Amino acid sequence: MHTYSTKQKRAIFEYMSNHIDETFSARDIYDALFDKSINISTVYRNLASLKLEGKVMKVLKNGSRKAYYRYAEAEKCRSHLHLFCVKCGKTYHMDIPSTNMLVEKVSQNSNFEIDRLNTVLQGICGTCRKK
Amino acid sequence: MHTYSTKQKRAIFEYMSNHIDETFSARDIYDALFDKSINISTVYRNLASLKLEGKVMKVLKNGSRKAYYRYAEAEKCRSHLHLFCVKCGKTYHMDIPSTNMLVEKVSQNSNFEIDRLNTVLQGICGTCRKK
DNA sequence: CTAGTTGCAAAGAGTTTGCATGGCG
DNA sequence: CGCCATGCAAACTCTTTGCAACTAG
Repeated sequence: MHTYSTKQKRAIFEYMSNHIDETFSARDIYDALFDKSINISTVYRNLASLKLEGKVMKVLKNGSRKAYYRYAEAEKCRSHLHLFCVKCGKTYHMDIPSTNMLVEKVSQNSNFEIDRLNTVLQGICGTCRKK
Repeated sequence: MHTYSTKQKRAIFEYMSNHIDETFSARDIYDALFDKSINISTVYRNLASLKLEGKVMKVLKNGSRKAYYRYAEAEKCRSHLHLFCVKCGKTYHMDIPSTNMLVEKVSQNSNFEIDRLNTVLQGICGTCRKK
C-alpha cells in the first residue's frame, strides 16, 4: 500500500514541525488549522499515518484520557529518553551519554528492554519548578 | 468530607491487592466482580478514590485509550521506578541501584524532577523477550 | 485510470454526572 | 439521623468506521 502526499497531511506535519516539543491533541491541531478546514477524522487518520512513519510521536499525558502527539525525529529519538513536563506540556530530550548508559544498564540488570520512543518520564521541569 | 468503607470499595481493593502487579481496567474489575454486581460507575468512583488515597496507581498503556489501575503500596512505590511490559501487562518494580541512579542523574543533569509514582517505563520484559 | 484519501455522519468505547434511593457511622 | 455512596440512565468526550465523492501519481 503506497501513501499519497495530500495537502491536509502536509499542513498537519508542517504545523507540528514548526512547533517542536509542544504536544497537541487531535483537537488542538484541528483548531489550529481551522482556516484550512480539515476534517477531524482526517486529522486522526494522518496522525496515525505520521506515527507509523516515525515522524510524529504519541504521548500519553497522565490525568488526561486523550492522546497527544508531537513532532519526532525518529532516528534521534530512538536513542534517548524523553521528559515530559506535566505543568507546561513541553517535551525534553535527554541526549546525555551518562543517562543513555544508565538506560542500557537497566536493560542489562533487569533484562528489560526499554522502548525509548514510547517511554516518557513524567515530572516537572526546571523552569516550572522555579515558579 | 469524610469517606465511608463500603462493601463495594472493600471488594475492589481486596481484588486488586490479591493480584499485585497485574493491571486492570475499570471494566476488568467490573467483570471480575460480576457476582457482586457492582455498578460500573461505582467501580470508576472507587478507583478514583483509591487513587487519591494512594492505594492504587493509574497506568497509561500505550496503544490503548483506556486507563489501567494496579495495586500500589504508596510509600514503597514513591521511591523506585516502574517498568511496564507492553506484552504481558505486568508491572515490575525496579528497586535497584542503577535505576535509582538514573533518576538522580536525570534530576542533576536537567533539573527535572521525576514523578516516580506516575512514571512508567515502557518496554518488554525478559520473560516475553524469550518467547 | 485507480488506489489511496477526504468529508460527513453515525457508531463505538471509555468515562462522567444528575438524581433518587440506600447504607455507613 | 445526616451525609456519603450506590445504581441507573443519560450525557459527554475522544476516536474510529462505512461509504460515496474526490485527487495524487
